[in-house]
Amino acid sequence: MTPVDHPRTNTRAEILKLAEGLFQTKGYNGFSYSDISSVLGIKNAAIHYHFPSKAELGVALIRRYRDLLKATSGTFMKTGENPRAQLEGYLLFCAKREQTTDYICPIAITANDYMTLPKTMQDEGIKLSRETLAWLTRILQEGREQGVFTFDGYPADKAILIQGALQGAGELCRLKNPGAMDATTRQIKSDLSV
Amino acid sequence: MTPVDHPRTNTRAEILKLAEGLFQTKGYNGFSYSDISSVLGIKNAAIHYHFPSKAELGVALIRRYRDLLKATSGTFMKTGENPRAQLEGYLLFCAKREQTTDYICPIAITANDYMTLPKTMQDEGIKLSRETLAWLTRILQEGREQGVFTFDGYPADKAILIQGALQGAGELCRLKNPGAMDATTRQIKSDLSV
DNA sequence: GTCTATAACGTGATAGAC
DNA sequence: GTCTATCACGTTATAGAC
Repeated sequence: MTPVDHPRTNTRAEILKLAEGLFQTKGYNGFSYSDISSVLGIKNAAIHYHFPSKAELGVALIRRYRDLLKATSGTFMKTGENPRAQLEGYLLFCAKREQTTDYICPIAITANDYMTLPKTMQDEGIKLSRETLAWLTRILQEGREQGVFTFDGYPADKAILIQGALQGAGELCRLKNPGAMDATTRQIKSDLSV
Repeated sequence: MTPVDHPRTNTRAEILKLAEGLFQTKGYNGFSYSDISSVLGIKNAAIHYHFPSKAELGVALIRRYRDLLKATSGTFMKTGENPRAQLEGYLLFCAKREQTTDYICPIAITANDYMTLPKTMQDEGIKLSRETLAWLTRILQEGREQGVFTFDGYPADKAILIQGALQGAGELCRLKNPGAMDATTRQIKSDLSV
């Protein structure tokens, strides 16, 4: 990786990258501009040039994750693919994220901090959760119609259960249940007779 | 309820009650001593007499919830009772909490804030999650042995899935999925053939 | 266009008044 | 024993230097 370069060139991207890690490990109220500027070797307030307010940085972070999910679903979570492969792709995506970075799902982060967030971030978090649930619901419905998943009840309910469980699993991992994510993905698949 | 009384008598209890709501809605980093003192009509620093540091207040808050769960399991979640009644008791406990207060599960709160918490609070959160998972695992195992629950795999995995899903459901409710908690409890029961 | 010096405020915590 | 005045620090944000 390139260290600090003079004159600085891609400061904005470096800020976003650092902030992403801070946001997903410590939450919106758990990090400050200083945490970023000190690492980058610039002054605290230089960040305000690229992101005039912390709220704008926060919105960019959630949108970044939305884009990542969208890009990811363009590959192994591709529409029209086998629903089973798509679901497994998402489960693997979540598990890998958790295992390699100890990051928590941005949906969970946003929800937990919700009451203290600026409205622009709240709305971005709502969009993220709706998109994810809509995608999951569709996969589950199609999968059941095609006979690759087995479950009772509404696909929308099952989607909420699965998405919530994935969020919760990341949280339980934090609390020294290191196998929580594996346990959850295993049980999700078992409960779908996959 | 009694308003502010002079001379103040049960300040400590009032602090705890207020802090509980603040903690479970805004997280550990989302509230300050001022949020409490202003409501109680005392000075910010008066709280430091009852709770010398915010960390001690935080530990008291998690312990308080642990005690609540313990007391609750002494009634409708009683050991030796029908596992089905016990599980339904816990599901109802979670649903009611969410619906009446919009509080998020302290396990989720603690996990999300984990990286920024003092060690004493981290350890308290770990105990809380372990107790809860141990209880759930036992209920599920006994219930399956007695033939009231139907599921494949390890009871410990199923416990993690259910607990995580309940945490996640509270979070999804925050993000304007108002039916998430009902959907989750419905699907949990359906997936246990209850 | 990019960043630094500085401000204005809120935080958790201490020392000491009653 | 209970609480108030005050502190030292970290926060986000602005004004203006280069």
